[in-house]
Amino acid sequence: MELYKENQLKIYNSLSKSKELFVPVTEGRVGMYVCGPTVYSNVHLGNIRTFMSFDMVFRYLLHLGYKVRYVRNITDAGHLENDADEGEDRIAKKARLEEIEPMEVVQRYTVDFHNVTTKYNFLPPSIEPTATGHIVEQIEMIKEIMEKGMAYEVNGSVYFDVLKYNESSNYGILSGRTIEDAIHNTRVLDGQSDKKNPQDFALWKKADERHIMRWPSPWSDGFPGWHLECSVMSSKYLGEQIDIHGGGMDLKFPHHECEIAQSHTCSGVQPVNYWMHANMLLLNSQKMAKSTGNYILPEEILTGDNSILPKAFSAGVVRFFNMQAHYRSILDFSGDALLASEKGYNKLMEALKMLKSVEASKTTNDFDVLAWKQKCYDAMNDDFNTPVLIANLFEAVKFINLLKDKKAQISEEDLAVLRTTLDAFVFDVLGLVEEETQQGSNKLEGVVEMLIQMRKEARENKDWALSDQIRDELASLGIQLKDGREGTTFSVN
RNA sequence: GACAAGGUGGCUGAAAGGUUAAGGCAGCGGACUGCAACUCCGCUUUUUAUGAGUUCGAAUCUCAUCCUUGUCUCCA
Repeated sequence: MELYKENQLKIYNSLSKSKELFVPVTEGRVGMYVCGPTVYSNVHLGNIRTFMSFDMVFRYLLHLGYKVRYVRNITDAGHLENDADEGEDRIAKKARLEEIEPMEVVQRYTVDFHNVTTKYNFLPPSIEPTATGHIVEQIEMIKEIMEKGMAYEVNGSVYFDVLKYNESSNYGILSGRTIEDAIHNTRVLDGQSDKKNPQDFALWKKADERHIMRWPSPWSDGFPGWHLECSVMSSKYLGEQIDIHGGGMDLKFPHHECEIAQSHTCSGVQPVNYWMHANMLLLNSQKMAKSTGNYILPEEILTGDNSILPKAFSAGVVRFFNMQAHYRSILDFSGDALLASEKGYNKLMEALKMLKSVEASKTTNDFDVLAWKQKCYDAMNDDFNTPVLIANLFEAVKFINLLKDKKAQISEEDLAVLRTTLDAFVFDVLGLVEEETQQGSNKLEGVVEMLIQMRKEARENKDWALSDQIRDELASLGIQLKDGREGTTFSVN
């Protein structure tokens, strides 16, 4: 029997602001859409937290036995800029500055994004559609919205008529904003005089002569509005009603609100059953911003090539750090926090290795494996509560250490359950990876073994100076010697 | 200004009305060690931003104040 049949998964729905029992449209199948990155620069660390959260969601759904179609788009058509370059596409702007083709920028940063997701052990989505690959469908959707009378054309651009939509539907259903609020609190921007109302948003923008990225349409040579691609691609690949739609908290308004308006206009139904929003990531208790230098790239964490963190951290540690917080909480990223996570992560991994060599006894004492397993599922079923899951995992760690010291026993049956459950949660669900025991090449190993032997002899002669010299100099090369009862081992950092 | 999410120990971060407020890190003590490091065991800390209210009972509900973060038309 599939695990989902015996697990009551609850998901916090941003739409209802409450936890709801998860019931997919089609039994056993889940359609999930997550707003992907804009590939006009390196992927932001905050994006990584969001995508990592949904990677975990994806993984848990798979673990429960659902057949999941996970769609995460690539925004490569670019966005309008809001400042002096009104009407200019971000990607086009970047391209001009760097004197390369727009699609060259897109290609470069798409590759960068995929490199990062691979290094951080993300499962690839089922479909990763691009906005530029769906211009035709976007034009078709604009036509449909116009036919329904919810959009109008001005000077080659098409805008969504928010006020009209709000007469029969609820614009603000997700964000809690009302049209009245919007009217009173909208900045007046230059160059948007084409709109009937400042709340209206663009479905199609006519490109000016400087704009490089452009496509023909019934209205003008131009480009689609930003919100449109997600409506188009989610309905194309997942249908009119999708189970889960995710994204960062900052996309709730206007992006997701506009998506609802567009899709609802076309289909007449609520397009998304469960809206999930991942919270923001702070860096040293401050928001991340390139301008202030409070900024770090996902890549720089791994290499240690940055001025924010004391050292390099592995992707596994970063993942563990992220999973120690709930996805709906603001998380504060810092060197201290990562150092703490690294220790905890190593402790967990060490215990897992230990478990491999544990031998079963006739009975289990001091640990109820089945009850513990249930607690792990309960945590995940409660809106993907990974921090509580991890707290539970450490209960098992403690028990494993007792087993290692022969202070506790475990039956064969329980041992099998413990192993499969830990493997499932640690590797399949949390997506943590066993650090490669990078003992280096055989040659390095031989050299280090030789030094260990020399040190052993020195120690036997009570030549502490030589013994410590070998230890310290190896340590400064990143090779740590570990003296144990059964001799000395080493690890490469 | 409006809307949204928050403010929990030295740090990080769970718990969302009910006996002792998870877990990780740090700290302290111990085992191991030539001394350390690594590893393991044990222990310690918070009364939950502030003030008031509701309740038999509140971190959890209400109100006010202060503070943080996000959004406000195209940045996850």
